[in-house]
Amino acid sequence: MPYQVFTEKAIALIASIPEGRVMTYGGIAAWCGLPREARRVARLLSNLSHKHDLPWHRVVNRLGKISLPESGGYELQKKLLESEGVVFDGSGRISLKRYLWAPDSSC
DNA sequence: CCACTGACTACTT
DNA sequence: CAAGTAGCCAGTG
Repeated sequence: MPYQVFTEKAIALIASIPEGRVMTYGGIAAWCGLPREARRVARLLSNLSHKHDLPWHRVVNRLGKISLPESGGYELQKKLLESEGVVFDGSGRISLKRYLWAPDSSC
């Protein structure tokens, strides 16, 4: 799968995440056929979130934690998720068991 | 072209 | 899933 195709798919997938749900970097990459490309998903968000109006805040790491540093938008993401009904525990973590989401249609 | 870096993950303590 | 280590891949200088 060409790089650009993956990029388009990943963007579409992220854009399709419903409110109150989250996905992991690796999960997005894997769903698009490239399980090792978690970092590429991260890079996409970093590069395109300001252009594509994507719900980047619905993407967290595999532990259900926000990967951004406090100086990089951590608080913003947390607020956005909380405003959608996502609850954080004492460690700034969310329950992937409850909030992790996967699309039902194929790619 | 080589080395470093990063919104990551998997495997071991 | 806490902390350390290694693998991955593309962007950057």
